[in-house]
Amino acid sequence: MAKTDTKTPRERYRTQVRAEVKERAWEQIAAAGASALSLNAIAKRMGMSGPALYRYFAGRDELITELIRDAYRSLADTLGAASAAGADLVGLAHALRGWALEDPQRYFLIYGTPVPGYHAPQDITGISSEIMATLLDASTALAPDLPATPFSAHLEDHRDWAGGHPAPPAALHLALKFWTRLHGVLSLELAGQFTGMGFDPALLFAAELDSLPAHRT
Amino acid sequence: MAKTDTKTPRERYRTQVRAEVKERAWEQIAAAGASALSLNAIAKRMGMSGPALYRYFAGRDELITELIRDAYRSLADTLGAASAAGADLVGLAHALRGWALEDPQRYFLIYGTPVPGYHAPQDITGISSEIMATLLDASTALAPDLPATPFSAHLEDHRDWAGGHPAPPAALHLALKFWTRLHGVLSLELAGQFTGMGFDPALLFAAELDSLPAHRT
DNA sequence: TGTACATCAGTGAACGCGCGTTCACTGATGTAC
DNA sequence: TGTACATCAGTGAACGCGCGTTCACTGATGTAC
Repeated sequence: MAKTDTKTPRERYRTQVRAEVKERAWEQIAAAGASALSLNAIAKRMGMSGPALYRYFAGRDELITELIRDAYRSLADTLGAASAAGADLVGLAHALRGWALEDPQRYFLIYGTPVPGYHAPQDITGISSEIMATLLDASTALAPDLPATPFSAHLEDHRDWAGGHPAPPAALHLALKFWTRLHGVLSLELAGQFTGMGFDPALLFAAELDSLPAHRT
Repeated sequence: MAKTDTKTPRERYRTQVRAEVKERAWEQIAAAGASALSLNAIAKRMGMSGPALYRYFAGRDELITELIRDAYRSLADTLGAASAAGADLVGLAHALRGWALEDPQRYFLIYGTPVPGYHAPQDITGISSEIMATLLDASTALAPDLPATPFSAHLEDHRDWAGGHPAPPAALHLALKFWTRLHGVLSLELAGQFTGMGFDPALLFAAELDSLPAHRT
């Protein structure tokens, strides 16, 4: 009915090249950090000239924004898939850790040191809420057993960030604890702060996971 | 007796200029992140030409290394002073938070996203151990009451990082929890991840502090 | 099926920029007699 | 106190580099009749 329900060869080619640009970009970020990302260097690695990339991206900023978006999307999908497969909070935690270890710099692109000027575009906030919703679902599933805490009382009055999610206050607190505690261990591990200390970071991660009250009782 | 026990005017001047260079460097880092630090820009702000700075620093790398060293030194001194003033773990936590809020980018220079290539010089490891020792002291003071945990058993066999500190295993675990949990909340807060969420980050920080078992009983 | 035209990928030259760093030099400050 | 010399801070020009980005152009691919 529509003229072309399927992609034309040119469209196919475009998306293919865009994908390769991003791949090379991730390689470069993994090798030298996000601040070292350069369009010209990517083009050179692809065997083409710098200006050619402007057919595919409006500029360096658009590429970076897209990479950030993809990173969020990937994490949201990973957690979403785990959740759909029946994972509880513990399962989500391991999915998160696996995802982070897969590409530390990708993790840091989302949760690492912010660039003072930069502000993420609107639609990324949406993916972020999606991730939070997955966390809140899993937290709520464990929360009924949990007693209220002083902080959860505060959260009851400040729950806008939950975006209307019907999680009880203790679950809100639990989701935040999940986020901050696992990020604490993970980010230090990925940053190499535990290197040479001797203990097993995986066990520390597991211990923090155990510490989440929901898993204690 | 010695020719000059006190500094000569030239030496005084040198250290003064070095200090100003660092000040401007911190301003620049605060404004645009550590990766944007430029010797030429610093020189311009000081009203002198770029090459002049090579009288004071061997190059950009040396300056950055020195800034990192100073950041560690500053944190170690802050925690050391709190400890000397009788602060317990809770006191140290507030000292840490205060120090971090004072200059978020300084915090991130130490604990933020690592640059894939960079390795800190030896003497910084020393300051790092000093910080850890302060933490272990305060943890040990609270630890006797603490039961052993599965992870503390693991730590008993991997305690080299404690540098011979006589902390009991539970205290080792407590010190690590202190580090990772507070870093988890702090780094997300400083990165602006809580912005717009509505709750008070200080209360979340306090809640995490309460969660450290030593403070529970 | 074949021709005329439009679309679009990619090139190479060019612009302006700021970077780190080196080098020969000037001029002021300190030191030795 | 004064002169001769050494030390050192800072300058300005220069080098080579890579960056993001614009622009006019070539050549291949797709589209319309």
